Amino acid sequence: MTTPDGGEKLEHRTRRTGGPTITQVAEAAGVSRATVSRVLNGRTTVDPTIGARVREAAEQLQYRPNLTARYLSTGRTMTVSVVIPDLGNPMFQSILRSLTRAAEADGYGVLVAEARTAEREAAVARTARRQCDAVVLIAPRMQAEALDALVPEIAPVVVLNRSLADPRIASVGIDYRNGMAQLVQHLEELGHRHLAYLAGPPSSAAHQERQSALDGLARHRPSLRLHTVEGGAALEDGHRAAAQVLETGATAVMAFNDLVALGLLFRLHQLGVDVPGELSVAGFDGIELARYSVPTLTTVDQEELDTGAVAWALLHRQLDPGRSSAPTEHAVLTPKLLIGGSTGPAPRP
Amino acid sequence: MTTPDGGEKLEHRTRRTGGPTITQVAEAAGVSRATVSRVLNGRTTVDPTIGARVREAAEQLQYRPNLTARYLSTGRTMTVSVVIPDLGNPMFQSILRSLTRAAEADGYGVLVAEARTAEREAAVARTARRQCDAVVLIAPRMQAEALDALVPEIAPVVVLNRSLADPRIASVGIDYRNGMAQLVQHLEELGHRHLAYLAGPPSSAAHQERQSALDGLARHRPSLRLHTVEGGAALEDGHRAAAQVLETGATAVMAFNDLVALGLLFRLHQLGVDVPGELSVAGFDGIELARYSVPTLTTVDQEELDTGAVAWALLHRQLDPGRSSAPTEHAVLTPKLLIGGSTGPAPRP
DNA sequence: CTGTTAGCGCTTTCAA
DNA sequence: TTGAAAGCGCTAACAG
Repeated sequence: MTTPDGGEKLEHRTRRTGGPTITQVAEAAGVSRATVSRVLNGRTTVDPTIGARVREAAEQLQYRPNLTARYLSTGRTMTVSVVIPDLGNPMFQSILRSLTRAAEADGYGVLVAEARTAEREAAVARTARRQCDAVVLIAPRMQAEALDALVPEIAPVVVLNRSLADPRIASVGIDYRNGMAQLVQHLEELGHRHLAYLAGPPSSAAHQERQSALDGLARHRPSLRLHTVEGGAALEDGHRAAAQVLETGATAVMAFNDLVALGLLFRLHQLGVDVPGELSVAGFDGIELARYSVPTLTTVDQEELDTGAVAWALLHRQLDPGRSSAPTEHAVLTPKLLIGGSTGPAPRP
Repeated sequence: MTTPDGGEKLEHRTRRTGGPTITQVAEAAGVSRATVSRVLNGRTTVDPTIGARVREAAEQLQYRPNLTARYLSTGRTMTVSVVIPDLGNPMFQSILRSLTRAAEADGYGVLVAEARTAEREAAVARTARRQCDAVVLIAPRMQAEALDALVPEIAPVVVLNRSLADPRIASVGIDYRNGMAQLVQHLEELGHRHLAYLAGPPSSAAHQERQSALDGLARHRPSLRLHTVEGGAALEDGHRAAAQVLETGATAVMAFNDLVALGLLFRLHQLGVDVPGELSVAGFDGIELARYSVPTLTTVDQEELDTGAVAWALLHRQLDPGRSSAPTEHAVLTPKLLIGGSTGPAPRP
């Protein structure tokens, strides 16, 4: 398609992916490709007359730069990936949204990769990293050692809700311990002395932290009894565990997350158990639906925290040093107790 | 970094994005880059000895091909984008998941782009298309004309839940009319003669179709009265509309979707309205939560339909003709009525 | 301020 | 079967 003699590079008319190339715009405007690139990216000053001519040609040809080519040339994709365990969990959606908005505002796109199973988290993260400049990693189920090994490999990265061996890796944590303390205190004030924890997936770091937070709290309060019941992270896990929760004889149950709490709430209703009359129920996360359940759910609200935006700030300063101004590489956010009807009298409409 | 004399191309040791390049693997294995490429992509036959040597070198250097470079060279990204209106709606999540799984099985990645507002749908779709090979478009709120104009521009594309002027554009539709008919018939059999439709967003094509389906059904049933109440697509829309729904005096209300129905259900409970005793409530979509509400929601279940996988099949045959074997370019799926407690006696546990 | 010249890292004819 | 060479479309020094 091109002639062997060097001078005729400008000759080819089509590109494989369709649409005009920068070369054709250059031809049409009677300038070099470099000039076209300059006016369209506007880094350096360009003669206004020529600028107009180029823009017109581009407009007329409906020119759309090939991003892949740009990426290869610049070495940056202006895209980051976010690895999340489960698209179906509203908690992760909210992080995803705030992250996406923040990144977009800085000209970055966001790729979503769902790991789905615990085993896939590392592989998905590696794959995701290859097509972008950085990754936001939410991998609650990966082993600590595997995580520490993975993280330098996929840097730049910001890790959510995990503690890392290497302090140079950016991270944003949620103070679950504090959240749990707020919740337990609330339940104590309501007179509960026998609590149950409806646990999350055993491999989940979030679960482990919450569990150990509870254990710690119980240790300092001799009057408190604490039972643990096996659960999970989804609606059906809460549904399934209802009988076992009742068997503990606890007067209040704290579910691993809101979804589990909602599943439990539903089952308790089916069984004719009055909530909060006979049993108080609390969730964790603060998803929107917690405000629409019957009764409304008492929960530890981390949805308001804008975790995604914080994560982006930490990542952005690694990508464009100087442009962003986050002061630290590690953020710790503290969630806030949200009191619903599931642990006390239902609020009047 | 490279010497001016032509023969020394192999000399550079680093790449901007970090990690070894194919050139370094070639050096290490003592072969040409072409050979490395062949070995690693395995299209043609390669001497087994040399193959082993290359693989070893690649392994040893931890070589990871730069996907951007490959894309530029091949002209294909092996990635498709899906444009969805709202990541927070479980209905779209389920499409996203089945699509992602199906695409992954064929070696394609999926990019997620959330439009969020009606106005952004077209722009987001155009942007999304630029970094990938095709798009799955879910744009319920775009004007028909705008959609018809957009679609050829971003082809290959498969459009969900919209009718198009151009029959050559692949699409998968859901037979809302049929779904509505099933629902109305169910309500009629329960004795309802006065129905209310709690409408979706006015610009939503899904809403318009459901509305017109209902109008058509009412026209053929003189005994039926049908009221329409303004609503929306989210939990709070259902919550807000409760009073107006009650004012219509209808004995059964069909909400635009499950989220709206759940919001309504919650508000009705707050107001002390017995469901289904005083008012029956139905949703649309069949999200998982509909099975966990109190009472459980009667709804038109399209979550079971695997819409995402069907969409992928239609797209795949455009991308890799011959490899896929979908028989048609247009699919129409029929949802199934799911009967819950919100329109009749609650099922026993 | 503009054009020329080199690549970015990979795949892919085309000869050998 | 292998290597040389060209080129995907774009950006970025470097002269002029």
